[in-house]
Amino acid sequence: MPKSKRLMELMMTVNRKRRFKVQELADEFGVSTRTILRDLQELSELGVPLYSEVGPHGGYQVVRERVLPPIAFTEEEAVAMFFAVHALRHYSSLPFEAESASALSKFYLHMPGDVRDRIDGMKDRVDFITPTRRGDAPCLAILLDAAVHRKVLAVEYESKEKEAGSRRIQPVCIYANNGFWYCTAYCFLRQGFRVFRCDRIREAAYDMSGTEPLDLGDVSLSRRGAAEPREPIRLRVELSRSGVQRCEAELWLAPMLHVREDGSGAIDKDVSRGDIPFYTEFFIGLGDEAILEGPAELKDAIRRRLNELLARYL
Amino acid sequence: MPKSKRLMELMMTVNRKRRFKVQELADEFGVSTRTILRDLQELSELGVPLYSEVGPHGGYQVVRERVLPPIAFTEEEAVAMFFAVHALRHYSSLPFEAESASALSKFYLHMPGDVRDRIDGMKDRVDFITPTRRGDAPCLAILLDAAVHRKVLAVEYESKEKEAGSRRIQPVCIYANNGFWYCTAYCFLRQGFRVFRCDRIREAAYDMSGTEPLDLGDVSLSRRGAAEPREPIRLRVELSRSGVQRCEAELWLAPMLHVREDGSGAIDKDVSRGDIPFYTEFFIGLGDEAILEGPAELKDAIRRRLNELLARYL
DNA sequence: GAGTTTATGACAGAATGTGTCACCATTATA
DNA sequence: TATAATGGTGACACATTCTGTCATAAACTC
Repeated sequence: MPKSKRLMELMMTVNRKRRFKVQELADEFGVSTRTILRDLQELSELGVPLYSEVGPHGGYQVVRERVLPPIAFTEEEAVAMFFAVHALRHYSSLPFEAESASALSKFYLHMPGDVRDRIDGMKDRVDFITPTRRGDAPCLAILLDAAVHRKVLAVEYESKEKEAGSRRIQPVCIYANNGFWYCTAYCFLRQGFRVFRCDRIREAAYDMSGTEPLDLGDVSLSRRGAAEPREPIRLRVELSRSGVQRCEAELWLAPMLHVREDGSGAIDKDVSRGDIPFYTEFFIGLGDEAILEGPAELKDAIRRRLNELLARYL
Repeated sequence: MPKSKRLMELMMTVNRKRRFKVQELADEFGVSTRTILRDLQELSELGVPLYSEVGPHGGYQVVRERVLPPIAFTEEEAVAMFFAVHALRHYSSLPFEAESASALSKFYLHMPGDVRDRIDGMKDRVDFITPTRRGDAPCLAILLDAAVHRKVLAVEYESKEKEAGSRRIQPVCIYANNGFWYCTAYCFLRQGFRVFRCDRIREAAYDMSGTEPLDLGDVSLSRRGAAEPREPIRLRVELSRSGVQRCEAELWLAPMLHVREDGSGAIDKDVSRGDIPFYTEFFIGLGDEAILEGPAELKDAIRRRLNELLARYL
């Protein structure tokens, strides 16, 4: 086997078995231990972080982070990846440590000069914006780990209402939306699934009280939302052009929106009666851009609400 | 020079100069043409897409997309990059073609089995959510190109008010926010900078009328927003705990927010008089969570607005 | 047809890689 | 304290691979 190939395979092998002895590899590759030692030194020079200990039970280890076999990307792929990772800088917290920054600089440094120039030209001209929030979420990593390995966590959570309280949860998934990190989890306190905002989780630790984790195998990111409305009532609204554009920006509304040729639109869908307080606020916000045709119940609610507000501003 | 190093440098060189002749490289590396030929064949086998033509004016070319020198990432870096690129799938349009998908699969395929398992375990449990919108923006690539190379475009734009109209613009930058792509550009029609929503740009083509591009060198992403308020008036608001949380979610508001120990908060900042209509809507939306203390002008505006709305719902 | 350029094979000599051996250092454990 | 396990290094002869040279071919331009 040519040396170059052996080195590649050696790198793979070494990454797979994080601990190994020289003799082991020598047998595996059919070369002498001296050769393996020389090869390992070369790998080391190439950046694989090897560490060795002498003596019985000693041996080699791939220390810290393992290095993955090098991947060759095309220029376009590299550019796309660069900006994807670049977008992560908007997040003050990430479930991975600071690795995205190092990946970015690694990318940048490895590019031939002209590709680097191209990226430089684009860097100030393309962006994926995410609102930057103040509070960071220090416990993303542990939440993610718990979600992956089905562990129960004891957390201190500051909910909307209360100051702070401790509860046991079993995370299902975490996701970033609009600059905040959320974690859907089974809450043993409330006996059901809840969404927690991660920056309000003050502390998180693996639960030691022996609470049995649930089998949440089929619950995951893909199963959010989309419930049938309960106690349906008919919502009918006429929208101006601007009204349509403002509704399009509302994610939850977009699916029920009917847009006409001329840009105006309408909503005509069953919604839950329980959501009336929510719609009340929303249609007050839309102002002149929406003409509410029904239900009367919602109209009443809006009228009452407007009067209440008016009273506050006298 | 050891062969392995020569091959690496050869790959770089070959990628830099997309066209070259064997003799050229032989001189550059101080080896014979025969050796270079053998090396090029090896590069070829390693995946570099080389193409050669014999005869005068012939020579070698790197065909299709060039392959960048392989980069070795650590496991954590790779995972972070995987999810960064994974997040791009929420965008129906991107300024780069389908490269993010191929980058993703390349990543996935090159991972040793256990890292792949790790990613599989996390794939359904972490996400960066971006609202998915209907309209895609077909002209992102040309907008970006125009921004980078300072070109003037002739576009068909459907603005909020009008059906559609053609105008000449010179893009400055493009950015994705909340699921929409926007393009800030100098508009030769309006003689000033405007923000265009890219999915409303029906058509875009390089301008042929000979409009002279402007030198927008110093205008870029970094200089958005942050203007001093004109005609400042003092905005003073008292916020409940929930009020604070809702304000934190508003990007433009977060910097002026003062949060107290107990979770409640206040706003006390100069704002532009011209923004009163905007604040009117906003504080109506906040309802009971905010107590507006001033200015009187804004209170009046809110009262008037509430009365108008009430009239619509009688 | 003359000139340019890639393509391939053969082979000797040069360069590099490999195995063996000798020896050292460190450490766990009997 | 002795012993065995383990990595680390240098020297040197031997093996293998790599490289240059040469011959030859084929494709193409002018």
